[in-house]
Amino acid sequence: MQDARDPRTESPPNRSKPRSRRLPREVRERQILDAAVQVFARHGYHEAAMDEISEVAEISKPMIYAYLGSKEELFVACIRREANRLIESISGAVDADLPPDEQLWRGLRAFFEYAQQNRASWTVLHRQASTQGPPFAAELSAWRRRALDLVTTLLSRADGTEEDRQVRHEQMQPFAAALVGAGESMVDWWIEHPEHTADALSMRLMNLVWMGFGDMVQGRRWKPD
Amino acid sequence: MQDARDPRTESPPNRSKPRSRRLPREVRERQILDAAVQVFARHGYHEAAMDEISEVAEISKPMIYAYLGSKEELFVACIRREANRLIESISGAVDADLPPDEQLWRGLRAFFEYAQQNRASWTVLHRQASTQGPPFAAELSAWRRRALDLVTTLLSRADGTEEDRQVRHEQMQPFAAALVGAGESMVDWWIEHPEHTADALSMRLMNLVWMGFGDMVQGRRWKPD
DNA sequence: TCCATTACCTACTCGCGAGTAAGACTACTC
DNA sequence: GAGTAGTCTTACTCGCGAGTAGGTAATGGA
Repeated sequence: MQDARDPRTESPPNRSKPRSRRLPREVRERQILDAAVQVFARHGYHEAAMDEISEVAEISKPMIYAYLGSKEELFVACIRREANRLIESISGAVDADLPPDEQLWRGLRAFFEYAQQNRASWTVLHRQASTQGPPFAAELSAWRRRALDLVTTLLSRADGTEEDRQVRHEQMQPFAAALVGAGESMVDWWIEHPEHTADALSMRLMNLVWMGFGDMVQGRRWKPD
Repeated sequence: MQDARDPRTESPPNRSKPRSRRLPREVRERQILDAAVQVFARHGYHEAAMDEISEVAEISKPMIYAYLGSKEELFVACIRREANRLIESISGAVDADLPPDEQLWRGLRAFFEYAQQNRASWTVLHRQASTQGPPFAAELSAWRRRALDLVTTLLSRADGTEEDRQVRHEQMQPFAAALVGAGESMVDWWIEHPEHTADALSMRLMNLVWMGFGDMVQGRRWKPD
């Protein structure tokens, strides 16, 4: 079944693809990861087709397998890279010498700004990653733990005394979880109300949480009945 | 290719399946939906195989298609049913004549209790449903809007005057989103720390949110610098 | 200039799972 | 007990998408 693809007989046809050719591996890997994050964010893990990723990355499918391995490994690589970027953004914005409320304020602002400027990245971390099964659970709980730890540490710096910091660190966990979740939901809400700024959002969350938090630290409690 | 399933020659073999047979449609539909919620919660929409659902429901696959339609329609039916159950649980626990803090307290407790007692249902609503594309977006945003509205209304009852309720209702939205998200995240945290009770969780969230909320209503604000 | 290496591609295979065809069994009604 | 309406099953088809076989072309060193 001799086909017509013999270079001598039909070589010069589609000069239509000036696809940048022969780039070093590093660059290609970045392109692939960028594309994968976009596509995973749009469709979720299972709906995302490797063919689409290869199109967006402007490279052919086997290259993806050669460089990043299976679809699963590719997804894990995405999560890992984006989680690092986000956590670095936040912890880079927080200066441990500042007063605690200022720290929290800056952390929140960095978070909202990241979510705004890296929508796809945030979607993958928030919506897509947490949905999938065991293969990604490890990666996910690792990143979630890091995020929670960042916030918990931040919160437990909020009040003076030093010695029982470890205990307080424990007690802070549910509050940290609540704060993180509140931020995540506000981002969802933000997407439908983009007229607000990152500053305004952070301010609102500070007002809601920090004030109540301050009350608690001072021993004021709400009780039923 | 005469096979061996001629009733006259090989009829009485596997009496091993006392699968309840010939039940009314209503009952079957409930079984199917129950099974589907379980399986969707475990694997997510795309990983869930209709074959597995049919096994769990103890019925054959074509029946699912006959009664509930395509996989997509089945998923929508699950979301709709479970969303109704949850919202009814919450609004059933809230009595509009109670003081606002008591209302919020009861609503939160009802929410945490529902999440605890209907883990699969909650997982489908929280994790799986929000992940998928356009087909479910309508259903999802409808249920999310209802939930947000419930909370927003509850919050905007918190402060006295009547006339500007509509305006306040608007302004409350991001706070309601934050509160809902905080609750969702606390449930996630709860799953890994099941030694706590629904009461304790609700109390913590009340303390965090209600106190700060009270401060805000009274005009106290947090400001940077 | 020839060889080795690495980047890169087209065109496949192959399994899995959504959806269906075709009919069997049961329980009513008259 | 014959007809009919609704329940229920086995055993398929068929497309989609993950992963691959096998080859081409550019680069760099001898």
